[in-house]
Amino acid sequence: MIALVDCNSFFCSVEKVFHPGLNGKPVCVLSCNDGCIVALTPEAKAIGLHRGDPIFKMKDIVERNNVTIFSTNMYLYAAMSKRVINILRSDIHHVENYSIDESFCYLDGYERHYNLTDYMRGVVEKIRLYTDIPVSVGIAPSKTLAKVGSKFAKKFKGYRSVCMIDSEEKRRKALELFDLADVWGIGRQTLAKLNYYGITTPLQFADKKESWVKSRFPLPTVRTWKELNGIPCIDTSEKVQKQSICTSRSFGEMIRDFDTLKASVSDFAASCANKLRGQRSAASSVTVFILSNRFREDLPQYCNGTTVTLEMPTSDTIEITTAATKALKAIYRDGIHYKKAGVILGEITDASYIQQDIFDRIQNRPERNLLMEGIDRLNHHYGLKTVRLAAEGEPSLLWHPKSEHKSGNYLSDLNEILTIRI
DNA sequence: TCTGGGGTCCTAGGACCC
DNA sequence: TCTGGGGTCCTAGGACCC
Repeated sequence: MIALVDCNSFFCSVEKVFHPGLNGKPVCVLSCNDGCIVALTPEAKAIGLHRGDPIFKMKDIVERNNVTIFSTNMYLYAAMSKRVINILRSDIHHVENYSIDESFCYLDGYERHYNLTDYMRGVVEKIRLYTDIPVSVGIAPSKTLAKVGSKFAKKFKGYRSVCMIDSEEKRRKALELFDLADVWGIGRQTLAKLNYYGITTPLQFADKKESWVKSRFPLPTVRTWKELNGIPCIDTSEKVQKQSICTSRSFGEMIRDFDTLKASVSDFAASCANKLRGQRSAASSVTVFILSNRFREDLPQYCNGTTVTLEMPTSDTIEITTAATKALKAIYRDGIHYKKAGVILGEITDASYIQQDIFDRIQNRPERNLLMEGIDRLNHHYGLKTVRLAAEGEPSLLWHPKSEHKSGNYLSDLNEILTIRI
């Protein structure tokens, strides 16, 4: 059996740990730039807010209901996520961390010594006690069914945070009641297609013949069908190295001139290179893309991207930034109000197996690698961007995302640790 | 005025081969 | 007038996830 452990309204729950007065109140966490709602509590859902709503359009509801708003604080959420995962790993041998707020736990063998539901309830209690984060658990023979279970556990108090689907009867009952649109792996397009064939519940889908599904749907949907029938076939094992690394941002204010855009793109390139070295990889391709503001119909629209291929895989910030600037020059058009830009590194390989090039134009690679190591160490110790390329621009001149409701770095900065007055 | 960011996998169709 | 058959590889774009 597989258990899915899912943190409830994770970002909001983290904020609530440090603002306990908010229990039972509507809370939202926003995307970068204080743009859209990315996480919200059930109380916020109940008054008509949704994930993805642009917050400026929701001003009325927010003010009328006294909704508490937080800007995104990923460092804080990541730190808390790590704590939750550590507790899971201390109680379960095989844990697969799937996302910042979800982990799959493989419970093979545990059933010989424990009642699985009780065991997982113990884990839930431990997480609550140590971190104050509420979690829901679904237990089932496949990951997709475990996800279904966890949603039931979240929705109905009677399950006491853990819902196990361990019999044919329970499986059918669960799939009959579950919303087809909420099934893991079924998105908008697949839902529409299923509806077209008259399928409106997960049970109707699961009861179709395999040949029927195979002849009409792509492989991922066939896998979902199998999983709904209790046959595990979705692999979520963590990839050692990412195959692509991206840094992109929407700008708070639109950018028109090349130099400012170049500084941003250099900044993104440096961030990508840093992530790349963090996983000990090298990349051979650098893609840059730029977009105008699609919501401004009164302005000329433009979006473009291009890829520069490097002669040798590298993780050198200087090389990657140079390539990114070259790519940007190729696609930049004058007279456009740019709203968003990004850098993507591709063709990623292990840094320790790079094929050397006898005609390599950079003759001092070992020294350059040492330089990068030095920069990374300084930045790790003294804070991000303490040392950076001049091309990335003066930090004071560089555009900063809007972040008006950010809580402190309570778990990663001694200066911002909570003060408690008694 | 203000509308997120970062990934993976799959597939159809094009380009090419004999 | 009529214009084959069988492959491989690559890539852009789609669909999905959080």
